[in-house]
Amino acid sequence: MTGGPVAKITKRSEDYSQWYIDIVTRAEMADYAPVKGCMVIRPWGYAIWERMQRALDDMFKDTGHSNCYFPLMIPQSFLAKEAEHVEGFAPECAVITHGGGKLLDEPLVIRPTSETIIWAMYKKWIQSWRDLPLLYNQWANVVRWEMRTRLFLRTSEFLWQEGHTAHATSKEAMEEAERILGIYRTFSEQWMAMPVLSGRKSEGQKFPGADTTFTIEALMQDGKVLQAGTSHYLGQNFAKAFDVQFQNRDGQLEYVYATSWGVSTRLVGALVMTHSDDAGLVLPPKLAPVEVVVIPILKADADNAGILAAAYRVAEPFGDDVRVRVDDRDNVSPGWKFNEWELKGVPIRIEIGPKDLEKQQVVLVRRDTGKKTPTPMDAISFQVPGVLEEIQDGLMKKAKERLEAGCRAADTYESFQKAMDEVGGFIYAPWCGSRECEDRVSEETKATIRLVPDTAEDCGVCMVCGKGPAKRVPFGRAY
RNA sequence: CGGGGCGUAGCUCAGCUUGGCUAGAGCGCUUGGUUCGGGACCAAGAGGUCGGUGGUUCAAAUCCACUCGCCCCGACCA
Repeated sequence: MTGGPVAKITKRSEDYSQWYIDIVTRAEMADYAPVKGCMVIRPWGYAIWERMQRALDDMFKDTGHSNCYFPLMIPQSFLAKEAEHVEGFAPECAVITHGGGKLLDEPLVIRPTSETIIWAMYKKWIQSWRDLPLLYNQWANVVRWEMRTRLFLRTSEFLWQEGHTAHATSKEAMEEAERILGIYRTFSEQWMAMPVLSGRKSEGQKFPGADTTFTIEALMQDGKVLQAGTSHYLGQNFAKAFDVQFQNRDGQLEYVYATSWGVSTRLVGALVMTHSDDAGLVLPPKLAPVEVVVIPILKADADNAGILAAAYRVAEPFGDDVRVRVDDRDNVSPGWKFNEWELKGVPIRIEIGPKDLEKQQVVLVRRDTGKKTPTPMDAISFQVPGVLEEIQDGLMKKAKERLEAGCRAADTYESFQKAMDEVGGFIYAPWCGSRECEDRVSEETKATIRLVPDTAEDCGVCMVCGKGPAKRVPFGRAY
C-alpha cells in the first residue's frame, strides 16, 4: 500500500470529536465495520492493544493471577440471579434465541461481562478455604448494545480483560480490589504516560452488583473526563446469588468474597485523546509498535546503495531492545513518509541522506517536540534509548500539568456550573453524600461525581442542599 | 428513541432545483519513465447495476412513494 491519507486531519480547535475520528481512521488504527456500532481494529491499533496487553498481563501474572477462558454465551437465567446485576445489564444484552435453525429452550445472552457464568463455575470449584483465593483473569470480547458508539471509547463489541477473584475474607478481597487499582494506576502512568485520579465511585456510579467500585479517571484534552479502568469489591453478592460457600478453618460454612476488575480497548482511545496533536497520533515509546523509523533519502545523483546500507546499519544494533523499522519504500517520497509516520505517532524518526552520509551523521527527529538533532552515526544507537525515555517522561509531564491545571475547586453551585461550562475538567465541589444531590447535579449539568477520594476533606456544606457535613469530590463531564 | 447529515468509482465529492446524447472531477490504483532533505511530475490505462424496491414518463442519478443502511449531536453506558 502506497496510498492512504492525503487530506489533513481536522484541527482540535475546530472540532475535537472529528479530530479524534480523523486520527483513529487515518492512522489506520480502526475502521467502521459493516455492523452498526462495531469497528474493525486494524493492525496499527491492534499492535498498540497488544503492547498494552503484554504489560498488563505481566503485572497480573506477577501478582499471582492466572489466565483462563469462559464461554461467550451465557444462559439468560444466570444473569437474573443477581438483582442489581440483571437490572444494570439486561437492557444492553444481545440475546440469541435460535441455534441450528431451532428455537432454543432457553435464550443465551452474549456476555456483557462474565461474573455470572464464572460464579456458576466457582460453585463447582470452591469447597474449602484451601481452594482460596482463586485469582483468575480472562482476555475476551464482550458485547453491550450501546445506543451511542464512538471508535474505541464505546463500541457494541469491545476487547478487554476481566479479572474475577474469590477470597476467604472480606479484608483479603478488598485488598485485592485495591491492589488491582494500583496496577491500573501504575500502568496508566508508567506505560500510557496518562496521569489519573483514583478512588471509589459514589453509590450512584458503582458497578451493578458491587459493594464498592474503585476507578481511575483521566482527563482528555477537550476537558471531558474518561473512566479508564475499574476494580470492584463485590462482597458476597455473587457468592450468595450462585450459592458459593466454603468451609473455613473453624469448620463453618461461609460465603466467598469476590472481586472483579477490567480495562478495555477504550484505553487505546484514551491514549489518542491524551497525547495526540493536530499532526496526528503521538505514542508514548513504551506502547509504540514502532519506536524508531529510519528513512533513507535517495537521490538520482547520490550513492543510493550506500545510503540504504547505512540505513540498515543504523537500525541493526538496536536488536530486540528498540522496535525499529527501516522505511525503504521507493514509491513514496521522503516528505510523504515523514507525514505518514507522524500521523501514526512513531516517537523517533531518523533521516539519512547524502549530506548525512558525507558527514557520517543522521538527523534524529522527535515526534513530541518536532526537534531535529544531527547525531553522529556511531553514537545513534547509544543515544536513542535515552531519547525514548525523555519522550516517555516528557509526555507524562505534559499530561500531568494538564491534569493539574484541569483540577479546580468550586464552593457554590453557581460557580460550579460556571466552571463546568467554561473549562470542564475535574471540578472539586462540596457534596453531602446524598443520592438526591448527586442526581440533581447530573440532571442539571450533565456532570457526574467521578470518584470519592480516600483523602476527601470535610469542607462545610453541600453546594446543592446546603447541608453538612460535606466532602470535596471531583465532578466531570464524561465520555 | 429524539435532532441533524449522508448514500453516485477504493476515498472525498460534483451533477439532482429546471428529467434528455457515451455519468464526471480530484486523490488513490496499474504500467512505463523522470524524481525523492516536509504529502513530486509526465504519459498511457483499469475501475460505476448512481443504497434498494415500486411508480410517473418516449426517456429517471435527477420527479413521487415506500424502504434499507451508515455517520454526527443528545438521553443510557466500560
